[in-house]
Amino acid sequence: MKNNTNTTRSEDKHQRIIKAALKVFAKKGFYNSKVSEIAKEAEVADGTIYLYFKNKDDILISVFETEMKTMINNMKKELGTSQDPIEKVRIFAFQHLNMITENQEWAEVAQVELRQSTKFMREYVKDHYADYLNLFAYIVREGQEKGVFKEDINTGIAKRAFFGALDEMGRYWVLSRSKRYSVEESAKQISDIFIKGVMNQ
Amino acid sequence: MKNNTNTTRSEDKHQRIIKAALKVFAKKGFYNSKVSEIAKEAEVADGTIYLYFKNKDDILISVFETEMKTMINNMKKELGTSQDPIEKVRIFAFQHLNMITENQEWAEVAQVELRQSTKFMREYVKDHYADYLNLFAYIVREGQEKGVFKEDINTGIAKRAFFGALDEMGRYWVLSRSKRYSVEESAKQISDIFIKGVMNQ
Amino acid sequence: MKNNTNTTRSEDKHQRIIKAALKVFAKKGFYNSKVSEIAKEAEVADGTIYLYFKNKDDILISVFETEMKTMINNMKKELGTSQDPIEKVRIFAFQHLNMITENQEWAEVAQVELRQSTKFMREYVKDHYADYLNLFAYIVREGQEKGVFKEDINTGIAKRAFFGALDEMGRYWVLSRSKRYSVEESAKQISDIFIKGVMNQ
Amino acid sequence: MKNNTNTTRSEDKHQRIIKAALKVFAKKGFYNSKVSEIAKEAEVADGTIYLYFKNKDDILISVFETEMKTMINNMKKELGTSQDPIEKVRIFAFQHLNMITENQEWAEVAQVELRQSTKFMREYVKDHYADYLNLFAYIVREGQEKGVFKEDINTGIAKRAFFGALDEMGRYWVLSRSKRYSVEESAKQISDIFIKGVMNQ
DNA sequence: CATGAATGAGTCTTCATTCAT
DNA sequence: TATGAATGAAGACTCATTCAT
Repeated sequence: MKNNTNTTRSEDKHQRIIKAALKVFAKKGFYNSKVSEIAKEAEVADGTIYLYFKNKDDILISVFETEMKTMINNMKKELGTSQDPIEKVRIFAFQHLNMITENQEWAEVAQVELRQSTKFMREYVKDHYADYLNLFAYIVREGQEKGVFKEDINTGIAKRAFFGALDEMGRYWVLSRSKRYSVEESAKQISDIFIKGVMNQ
Repeated sequence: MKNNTNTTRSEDKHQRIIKAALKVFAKKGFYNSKVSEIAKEAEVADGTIYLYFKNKDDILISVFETEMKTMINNMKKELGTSQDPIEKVRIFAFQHLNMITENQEWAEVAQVELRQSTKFMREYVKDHYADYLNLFAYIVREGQEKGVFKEDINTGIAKRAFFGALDEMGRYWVLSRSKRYSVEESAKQISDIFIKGVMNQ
Repeated sequence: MKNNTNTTRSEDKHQRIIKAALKVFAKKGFYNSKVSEIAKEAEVADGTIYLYFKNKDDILISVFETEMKTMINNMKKELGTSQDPIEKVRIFAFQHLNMITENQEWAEVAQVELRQSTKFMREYVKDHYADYLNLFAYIVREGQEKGVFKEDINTGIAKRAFFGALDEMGRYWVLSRSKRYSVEESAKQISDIFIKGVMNQ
Repeated sequence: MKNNTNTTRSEDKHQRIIKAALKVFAKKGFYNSKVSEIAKEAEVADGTIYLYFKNKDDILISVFETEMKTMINNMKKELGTSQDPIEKVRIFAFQHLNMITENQEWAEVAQVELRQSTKFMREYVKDHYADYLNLFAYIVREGQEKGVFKEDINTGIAKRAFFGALDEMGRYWVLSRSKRYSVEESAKQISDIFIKGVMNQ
């Protein structure tokens, strides 16, 4: 009766396929991944994929939405631990970079695959990214309201700039497979520059 | 004399194909572009492509190298107009964003296609990007040497952060096709934050 | 008592599937019909189909045999109402054309699907069609014996010719979905021509 | 310079594929024929098929149109040899049955495949068949105008009846692979019945 | 150098059939 | 008997690349 783990077969497979797809996409890239590879990785038959997903694109979309939700929820939770805008900036930076290094597969896919998506994919990507970026926009606005951040900072630009700064570090780690610059140091430098850059005085 | 136009026929076609490829890649994406489409756009026969390029990947590499060289040269020229590190930061920001909006096709390809490149492509991309990023690293180091920028700024992180901040704006314009936030304003905001963020005092 | 309705559950389902299959085949054609569609139409599970039929071909065969038996029985009953060969020719014509227009679904399948049957299907089709055609051959022979039809009429040819003449009208109705030429008029014209054509003098 | 035979490569292949398709369709049926089988039979690569035909359906349509045109032209030529409606009826019967036995492959396809065609195929089939059937309708009308055939014969019904009568014989030969009833005898019986059936007096 | 017809390997997707429950 | 999730074989079609002219 402890049916907490009573996920149906279906949910199991759905998750298994998404997980397998993430792995395969990260390794080979979307266009070079075969559906049959994903099936093999998920230990299901090729046809089974199509019981859970409309087509190959749909798998990518699902991977994206699943991971993006986790990302947003985790970030919200972390940001909830502080009331200080300055502290929140540091948390955002660390959390984002940390996520990238801890979930290399997703980072790889997010950095690489989602950006070359076809037109209709863009819609999915855009909206979820917007949600994520706005978590940071709120911090900036909050800082402005509290009078710690300069009024003339445009949040629309600032959120993209800060996110871009972090993300480029992630891209560096992902693409070069380098381990130079620790998460801690990178997060500190970037948030320090930003905070000093936007603070009143 | 008149040697300006003394490019051989071959060079003509080579360029024509690269130009056509840039256009097609920008519109459809690398994997959804057909070699025959590029050939048509370049007004050559399909087979002719293979007299100038080893394969489809090779076309993308050539497009990349051609555009990247132009990008680097233009940036160098612009940066040469000033001696002041602070001014140079502003120039870099404006020049990069301006390039993105003025060469939409290339921006589209750079933002999107190059990042989903296969393993061997990464090498090409990495090296050229490094050259470009280092143009900015020099500025930071120069600023530190002149004592205007803080010593504890890590140039390896700073160059990526600044470039990433700019590039994310470009990605926004490319992906969302939005025209919000002018080049001037975006460049000013981002360089202002950065400059204030890294300056001594 | 009340044994009329004493069909077992099984027989119910068997019939339900055949009926559903007829409907689906008529609408989509055999090769474009999915077993799952038939199951849905019959309101049974996909797997249930295979408790009653060996495979998809077997369903078509069953549909065919079921309908063909009905067709033959009905025709026999109608022909039994007369002793006159000439009258029987008219009855056959009217009854056949009437059946086609009243059982459009079956007509569609009979006209179209059964003729593209695979080798082994042909056997089933051939034998049952032979039974049906022979109902007409009897009429002709009877007419010859009674001296009203010419002796030199080859019944093997005549039965096919007459049936073909009628059937082509049916095909026209089915394929063109036209309503031109009423059943009555068509039956009259075709039987008139045939009767005059085969009568002594 | 005797370039009569100077058909281009293309025309050669186009014809070769059609011929091969006719053979394969006749043997296996449309749905059981693989494009690769047709390619093999035509001695071209699979992909080559798609240089000449949009898809598998398109091959069937082309086969149909090619053969149907030949059929109509041949029939016209034969009918042109006589001025007598009665004689023309006999010619039509003989020519049609003869065609069926001489071009078994086409007969097989025409009898079987074309009738199970999908909706859009029906259009093609209907129009060409109409042309063919009308060749016979003209004969009947001509007979009526000359006063040899009864005025009250409906040509719309008569043409279908006569064609259907002949075609059913063809179907018999095709489906049963029987050789009973010669072309001559069948043609004679069927046209005799019809002529006697529709003649004035 | 240039052409473009021909190639054929490669992959997504469908769907009849099975089988554990 | 009944279910329907799972299977996996099969095939139409695409498109990068070649090569005879």
